[in-house]
Amino acid sequence: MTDSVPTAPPVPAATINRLPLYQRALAALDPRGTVSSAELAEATGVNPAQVRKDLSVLGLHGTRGVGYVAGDLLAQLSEHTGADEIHPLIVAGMGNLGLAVANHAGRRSQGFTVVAAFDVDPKLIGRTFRVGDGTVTVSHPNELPAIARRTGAVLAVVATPPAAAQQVCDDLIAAGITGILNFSATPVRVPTGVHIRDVDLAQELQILAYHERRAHPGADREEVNIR
Amino acid sequence: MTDSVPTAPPVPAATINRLPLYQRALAALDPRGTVSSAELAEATGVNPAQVRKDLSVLGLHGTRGVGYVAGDLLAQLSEHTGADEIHPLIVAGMGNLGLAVANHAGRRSQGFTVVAAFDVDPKLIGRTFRVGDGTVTVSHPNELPAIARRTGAVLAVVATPPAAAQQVCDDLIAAGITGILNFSATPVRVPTGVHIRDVDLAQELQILAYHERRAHPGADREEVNIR
DNA sequence: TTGTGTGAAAGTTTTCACAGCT
DNA sequence: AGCTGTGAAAACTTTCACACAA
Repeated sequence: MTDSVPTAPPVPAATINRLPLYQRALAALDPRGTVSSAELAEATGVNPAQVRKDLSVLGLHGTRGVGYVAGDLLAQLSEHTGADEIHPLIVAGMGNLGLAVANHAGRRSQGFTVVAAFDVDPKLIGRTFRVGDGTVTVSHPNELPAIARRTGAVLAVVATPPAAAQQVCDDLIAAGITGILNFSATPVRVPTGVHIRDVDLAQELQILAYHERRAHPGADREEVNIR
Repeated sequence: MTDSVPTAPPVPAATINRLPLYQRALAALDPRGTVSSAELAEATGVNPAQVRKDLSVLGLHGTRGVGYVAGDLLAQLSEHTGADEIHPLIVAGMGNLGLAVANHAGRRSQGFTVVAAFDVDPKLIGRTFRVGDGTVTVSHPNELPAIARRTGAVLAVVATPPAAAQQVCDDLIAAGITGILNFSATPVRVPTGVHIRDVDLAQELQILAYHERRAHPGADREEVNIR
């Protein structure tokens, strides 16, 4: 299924996930100056050797004894990740969360612009929101195919209630979307070739809560009775 | 630094991160019925062997040839993760995103309740919002120490602008917070003993965008000139 | 027969440590 | 002297495969 192109990507998934971190750190630096892997590590919370390995895997090299040229490195990274372009983004579900995400991530400075928003709520359809550095008007989902085609968007944010998420994702995929950021608190099945990332706010908190319970076992009145 | 208690936790981090997944899947089932690891796997997108190993590591066992009793398993899992209690939650930064997160995750059914919200914006201070299944009134940050002490909260959500994030986290930690869910688009340094999880919406999108670029190299008008 | 429990293999990711440019 | 580039080791995670209990 993954053999459509001759060279399979040898870039480790873990590396890919860190690239945006490096980009942000680099963006805060003087493009003309140099950065060492140690400095990048400090700014991102990553191990210095990891930084060097990540960049090295992408074919991005620094100068021994000196470091990397911040501006050059950022440009090369951006080209790799696609951060050198503005990606059109569709938002499905314009409740509180959908709006916040649209507003937060849908800025050109981040590399994204919200080109369409959908919701089934009649009170929302037709309303125009300021999101990021532009505006969107909420459309009915039955306009999705036409709008998706017209805008050429391949990325979408799903912020619907859990019950609707699978259907919404299916519709998005049918309309040509191939990358979905899923905020509905439910895992969704997608066909091969479509990328999905689940972000579940409650889950993140639950993970934190777990650690707190470990760290402060007696904090609650329940007696800890590990035998 | 981690040797405060005799037995260091032998539960792999990867396992911990999956526990909320299992909990959600189990909650949707008849508590009296049985589930097989295969069914749990199907519902969560995890490999069946992984499911068994995860549960086994926690000392949670099923019956061979039958499976696990859904209700029992959920109860035991919940006790482990702390999902059997309602955790008080503080929200710092009540913009769009802070409000959405508060509203989304701050429900008792999820195991959390928002006990306080802070913002520096004078227009927000004093306002009362419906969040989750309750309400909060936004306070000025200088009330943080008192409120934190009174509520006993140890978990906080940070949804401030990046520039304020480090200071806000420092203040939260000084007030006794030991677990932070950080939505500000910047990494924050915390002392040992404090857990932090970074959720960066733009970063998630950028990771998706990376994959799209790999999958559909010619989609943009820019000529791909990999030498 | 069905589905758990788990050693052992395979794969992935992180970290170390040091040779080699500048 | 300083910092990259990278093999090799260590740590962690996933997956396999099969004995074994119900």
